[in-house]
Amino acid sequence: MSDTSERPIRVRMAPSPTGPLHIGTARTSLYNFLFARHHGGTYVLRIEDTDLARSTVEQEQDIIDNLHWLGITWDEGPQVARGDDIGPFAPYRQSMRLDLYAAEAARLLESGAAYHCWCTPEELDAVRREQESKKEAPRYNGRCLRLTDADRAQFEAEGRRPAIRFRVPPETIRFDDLIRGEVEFDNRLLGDFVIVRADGSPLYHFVVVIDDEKMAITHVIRGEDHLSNTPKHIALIESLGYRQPRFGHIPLILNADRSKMSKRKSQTAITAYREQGYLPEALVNFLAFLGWSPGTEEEIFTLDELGQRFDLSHVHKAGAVFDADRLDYLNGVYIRSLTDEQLALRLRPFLPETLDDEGVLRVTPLIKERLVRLADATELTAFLVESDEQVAALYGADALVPKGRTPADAARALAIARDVLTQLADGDFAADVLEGRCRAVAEGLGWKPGDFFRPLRAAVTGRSVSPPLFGSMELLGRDRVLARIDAALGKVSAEAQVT
RNA sequence: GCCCCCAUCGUCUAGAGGCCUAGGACGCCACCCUUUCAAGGUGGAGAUCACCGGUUCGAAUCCGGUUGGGGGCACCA
Repeated sequence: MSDTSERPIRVRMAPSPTGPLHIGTARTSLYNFLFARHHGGTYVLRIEDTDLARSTVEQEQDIIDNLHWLGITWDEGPQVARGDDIGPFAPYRQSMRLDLYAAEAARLLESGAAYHCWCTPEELDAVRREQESKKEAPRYNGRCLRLTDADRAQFEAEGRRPAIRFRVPPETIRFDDLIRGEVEFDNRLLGDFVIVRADGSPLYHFVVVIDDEKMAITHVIRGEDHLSNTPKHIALIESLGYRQPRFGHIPLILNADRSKMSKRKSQTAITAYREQGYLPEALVNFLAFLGWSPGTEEEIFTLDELGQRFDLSHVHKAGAVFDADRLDYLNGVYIRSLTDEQLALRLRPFLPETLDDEGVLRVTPLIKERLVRLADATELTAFLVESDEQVAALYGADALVPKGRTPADAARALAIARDVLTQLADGDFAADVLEGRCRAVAEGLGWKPGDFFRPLRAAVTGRSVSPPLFGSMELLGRDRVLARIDAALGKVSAEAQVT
């Protein structure tokens, strides 16, 4: 039945621009991409924009941009939204292939495999509700199949436009799924479904089958949510006289409650992850392992390595919960694996423009180990761009007083630190020198270093948690550090007066 | 309701009849390192392999059933 063995391997991803690139679509795209890479096949991108009402160019652009961002590239298909399509089967946008679908619909009509249906949405709705109330399967009752010529003439006269329904052959469909093995389905349970709307636009189940044939797709790798739709597609393939591709249904990505991952319960837009500073390498690595593993205990892979290792036989059957904690961990791993120069480049968009490139490169090593997402850099480096007044407003006098000490003690400590730092030459205002001097101050005071560093950190950064203190001070520069210590001194002195 | 698919630590997974008194990773806990937070190191808790029956000398692995979960049944894709 299927003749894929002799045909060169061709797979496709078929996103619908009815929303931004979805995590699930990205993962399905990745699996197709890896499959093509692994077998030296051709990878096609086809835009499924038959739902004109919900499709937009912006969303198409989002899909293309983010696929590129992930490193997923295709051999055929649109390279940019509304741009020129590349490949022998162009165009690759369904909205530009309408004549083809119309011709195939006409063929089906002519052979009697499809028929016109004049039922209105309201009528269909009424039938469906009645079936549901009687606990019957909600499917088309075949009314328009039994119409007389007079009935048809009557509808025409009323100005009603017919949709086209596929007459589902009463047969049992069997196919050998690449991932699930033998699957059997009785198509008698199916109602005749609409393949062309009353307005003449074709529907998904119809166009997907036509395009997969015309684009010579040999392997259809898609989400498990399409498993139950496959018998429809096979019936259509047979009626149209097409070659049957191999089907492989990959497990779904799930919300924490194990339902199909949705916008409602999870963050599903790739753009959102990108904006938060997830690295495409991390996302790809993470997504690849949602439903697949190389069969070993290795778990960090580049896209190229995944292409070498990926095979359908190791794809799981059960759905996989999207574990954000694990993604965070992987993102950290990838961030830390970058050189400072590489990281600085990626950090640039997440840091204020007032920080110059030199500044970005200098903070990078200070925050590298602390980043889960690139966007975390904003908060981690805020103390650098905030004014001395803003920093001072972030903490109270109590943050300057170590346990067991009085505000007066704290004031004395800060005053000493101020003097010591003032004496430092500009060239000596460096992390290691600063640390040495500050330790000496603590020692002279008879304080534990930590008890002295804590207030100093509050004064300098306004926070109890910050990048390494002395590196931060070096970056800030002597003048600003001294100004902040002065502000702290004012605060704690006022406190000392009160008490 | 009907049909289809699925089932190993909380999560992602290793496992393809004896290598499994079930391995790794994330998360969690403890300790170490340490100027905070991280990162790193070490150790720990955590799965009677959903349940019941069968096949077999032997089953997490094969078969059947049960239960549970998910998906599909649109003039959405």
